[in-house]
Amino acid sequence: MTELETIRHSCAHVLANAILRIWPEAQFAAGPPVDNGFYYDVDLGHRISPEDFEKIEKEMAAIIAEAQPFQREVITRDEALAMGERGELAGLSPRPQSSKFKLDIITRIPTGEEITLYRNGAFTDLCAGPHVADTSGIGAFKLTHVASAFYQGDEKNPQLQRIYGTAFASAEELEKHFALLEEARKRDHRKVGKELGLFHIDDSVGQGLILWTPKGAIMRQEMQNFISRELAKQGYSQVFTPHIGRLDLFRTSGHFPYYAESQFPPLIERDTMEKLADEGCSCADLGNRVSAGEIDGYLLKPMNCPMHVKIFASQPRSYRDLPVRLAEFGTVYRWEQSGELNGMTRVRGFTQDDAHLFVTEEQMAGELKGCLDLVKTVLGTFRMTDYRVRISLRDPSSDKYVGDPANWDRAEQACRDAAATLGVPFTEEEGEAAFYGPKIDFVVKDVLGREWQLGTVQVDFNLPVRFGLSYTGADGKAHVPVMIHRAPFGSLERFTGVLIEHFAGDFPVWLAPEQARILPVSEKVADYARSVVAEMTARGIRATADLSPEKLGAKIRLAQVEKVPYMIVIGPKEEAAGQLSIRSRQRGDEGAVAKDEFIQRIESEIRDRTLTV
RNA sequence: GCCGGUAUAGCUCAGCUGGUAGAGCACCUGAUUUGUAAUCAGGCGGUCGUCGGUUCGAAUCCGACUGCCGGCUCCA
Repeated sequence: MTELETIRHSCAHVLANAILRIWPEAQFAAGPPVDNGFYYDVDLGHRISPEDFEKIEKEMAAIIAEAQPFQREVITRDEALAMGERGELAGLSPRPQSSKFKLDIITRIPTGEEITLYRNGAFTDLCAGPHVADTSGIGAFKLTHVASAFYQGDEKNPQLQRIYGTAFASAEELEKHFALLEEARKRDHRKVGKELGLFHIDDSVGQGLILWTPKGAIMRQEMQNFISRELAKQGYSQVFTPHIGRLDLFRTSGHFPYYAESQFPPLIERDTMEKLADEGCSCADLGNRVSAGEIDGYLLKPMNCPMHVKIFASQPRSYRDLPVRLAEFGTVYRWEQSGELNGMTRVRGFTQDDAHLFVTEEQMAGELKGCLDLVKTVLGTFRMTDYRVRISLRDPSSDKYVGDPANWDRAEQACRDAAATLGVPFTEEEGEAAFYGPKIDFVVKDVLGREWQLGTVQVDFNLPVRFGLSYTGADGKAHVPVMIHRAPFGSLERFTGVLIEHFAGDFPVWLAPEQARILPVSEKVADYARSVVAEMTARGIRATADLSPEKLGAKIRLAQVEKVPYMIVIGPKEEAAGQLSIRSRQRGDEGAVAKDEFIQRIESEIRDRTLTV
């Protein structure tokens, strides 16, 4: 535990202590430190609400002021159980009710492991520690919110109230933390996306379904163009496939019905439905017969892979054709739980910048590296440099994985080797691989400190076998190709959401929906303004003119708020000299330059995808 | 899906203990012709999320539903 985590965990004890002073019957489960603070799970008849925080914090402050020393005590399992029965664990004294969660926790401690208590003042808790020397070691704290959580994280267990708080060594650090949270709130993609008119979610269209408005659509198109160009450089072929496919296709791939609960329900043909209705087939019956494969229908595709597999299989392949790299901006639909939906980052319909590579085993290592390079290039272009790489490997002791163990070893080693060439830290996590192969994920940190899994590269031994794919080798025999799935953005929706927060809506010129706005100081130069817009538009620059009767100050303010990267002030002086007065949104007034000089400059910034500082 | 919170004009929000709605911005109109972050005046705009209940009377109290927010669970 780090020093900060020790402070926070100690603060969790103080929280429990304070709650007991107010509600002596409270039962506590676990109170660990977490990323931005700590929590303690409590079972209590009274519903704790933020209005109670002041009262609780007052008790906590009193406990901290008392500088109660934390005392560690090793006890036997029997002693621990006896104390739990008397309700003394996470209590201030013996109580009529036993410490039920603590008793359960004791049963989970492996035999032979030391059982320890920590006491401060009247409060005793079953705890492995460590803690600060005394409660005054908690410099500054604040309760933040209350939520509910299942005991042990299991849906079948009772729900507890989870009280969240945070603590720091000093008040200054606490303030800094809240200032950062405030900044994060300002950048929230749901707020900024609405303000800038980038996307819209409409209840009558459906939860988790994104409507890309004209401005957002420009950004998406720019991102697609960017990726398309990178794909062309790396020898990919782009394809288009439909949004639905026959159930049998997804039965073969294994997606249906294995993942049925996270898919939109199947579409059954009208004739079939009518026939079944005549037979008096019930809904439950229908569901069963669809699952059993007796009835065919169509499925909104939850993945693009089977479609790409069919393109690969549509003609005979020789080893000379490999690798075959098929790319598509493919829209997929998944039934995410309603409580999981969140703006653009967690949705029910999304477009992956997907591709599938069909390669020989010898090509796998090189192709994996190529995929990682692509992801790295993409993230670098957006200066998203705060990321880590996670390699998910199989659990060698489990038999749930498909494919030859020797192939797995090779694939896992290829993942490691490829990741090592990136020059960023990577972790290996055993047992996290998909059943069909190992994968490499890029986990990017956003301004809130939340981690987002964006880019992903996965090796797949399974689908080629399920679909009976083959190519003719140099030996004239049929061989099974290896598939690589990869998506540098993950999904355009999620990536856009993260980008909005990353740039706080202040996008680089190449991505900005409106790149330049001409601000005439009066109507006298309206014609000049129109001609500048026409010239820039003709050269592929997204420019508009603000011809409203507002004063210049108001026009500038509006353009600043709407995050237009360049404001171009023109008046009689500029018109006479054929100049433009440039105001950068980020750098302010830059003075007058020749019209063509500015146009060339903005053109090169767009072409080079320059990131404004 | 579960727990809690929440829903008032296009947006941000006010409306105390029940007496049929208000501000700023946006929008429209007019005046102003403006030089680097808000010109002035007037106007339009809401069956207070939906349905039901309590009441002489509901934005306000109660219930259900829906959306959203914070978590939990989940993310092939």
